[in-house]
Amino acid sequence: MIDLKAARAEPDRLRPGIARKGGADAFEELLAADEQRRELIPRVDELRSRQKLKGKPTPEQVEELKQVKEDLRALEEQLGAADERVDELLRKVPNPAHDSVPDEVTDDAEGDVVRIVGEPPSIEHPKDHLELGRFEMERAARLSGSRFGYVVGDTARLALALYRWALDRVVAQGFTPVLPPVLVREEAMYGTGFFPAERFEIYEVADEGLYLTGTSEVALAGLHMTEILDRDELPLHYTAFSANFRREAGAAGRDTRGMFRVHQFNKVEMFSYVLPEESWDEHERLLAAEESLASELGLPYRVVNIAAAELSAAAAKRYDIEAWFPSQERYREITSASNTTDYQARRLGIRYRGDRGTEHVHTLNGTAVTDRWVLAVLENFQGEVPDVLQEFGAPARVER
RNA sequence: GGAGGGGUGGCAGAGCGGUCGAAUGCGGCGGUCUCGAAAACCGUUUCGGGCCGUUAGGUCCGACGAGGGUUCAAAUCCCUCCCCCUCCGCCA
Repeated sequence: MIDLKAARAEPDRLRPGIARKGGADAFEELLAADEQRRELIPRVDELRSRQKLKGKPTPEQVEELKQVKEDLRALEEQLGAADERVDELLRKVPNPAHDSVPDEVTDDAEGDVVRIVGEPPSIEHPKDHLELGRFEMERAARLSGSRFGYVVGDTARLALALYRWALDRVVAQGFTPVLPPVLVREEAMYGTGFFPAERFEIYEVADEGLYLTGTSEVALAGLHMTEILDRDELPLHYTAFSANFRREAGAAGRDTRGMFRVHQFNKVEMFSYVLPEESWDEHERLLAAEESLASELGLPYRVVNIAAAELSAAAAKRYDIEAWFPSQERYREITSASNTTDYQARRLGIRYRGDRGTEHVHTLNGTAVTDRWVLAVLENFQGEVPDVLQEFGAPARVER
């Protein structure tokens, strides 16, 4: 969530960035609700202080105190309602977009294309991933429904090598490897900003009050929730490997062929906790780490600075890397790196002890690799496997 | 799944209706001592919110796992939920 004190003190500074993400109305309602709440607080505080006594009261005092209790009951009810209203709106107001975030979605990208690296290969009649790898879509549909797939044989070896390779590279850069839970409680979903905005995307486990995470970002952000870290513990870098689950409720009819967009996929994720003044540098570092992975494999890609309207509630800025997919003859997202500044940290209560008391840390997340990288490798090299991946157990060539 | 025990400040741990935001120890910070350090000694040290103040800070309110309730008054009593530990059972 945003900083309510800052919103109150200098609303004009926050207004544009929030409006660009479509939160203008919620923000104005929040300011009004906050004002109402602050009108009630001193009245409640005053009554409460009258309620406080040292030692036993006289019978007359008891009568008076009973009256205070009555007055307080009514006022506290109002304050409770005001608190709830503020909380509800605070959950709705998005993290303002950073000044460097573009407004426009250009013709074929979700934002500004920052750079294009590598050449799309010229392949005559390129085969798509279903023709190159072994995925077992129909059998998976029989088992689990549409948008599920088995990854089998050489293709599975390629996928596993990819995860291990990416993990290795990222760990070498100081990220601590983690195997996280993928079922989490509601508060973790709120804390990371996926609720309420993207609730429709999340699988719920009935009767347990648990949710399947769509990304291990949730578990990695939740790792330190409610903690006050020491300044010299920062920065903290984690990388997780996990399965991820998405309902793809808003994607009806899109990418229905093959493994491109499925309900369950694997991902190696990077996550950083940093000092506020360092988060923009860290964001660039995450992007650089992603680019070095794509480059090492030799994937042709481009970097997109995502437009404000396309950003999640939590992200102040996001870069996607899109790899070239020969069968689709276009660039498609394979990574995403977001700076959520203090938005998640504030909701999750993650702070550090600074020079001026406690402050919220900044958190960032970025993709290392996902199953989509398997498709990108298959399609760009038409079944041949880059040497580096063979060192991690992949076959030299994927046979179906 | 069954039976017990427990959740209090950075950590350990007392308190079990008003004098408790909370003893004590450890840790942290500042100081004395010292050529310097250790030890010892002295002081200090939870978090959030409202208001006042340019700042330093002051002041009031809230928080003892979470949420309800009883009471003039709850860390302390009652209820619900969550979490942790021990033993038994089951199990990858």
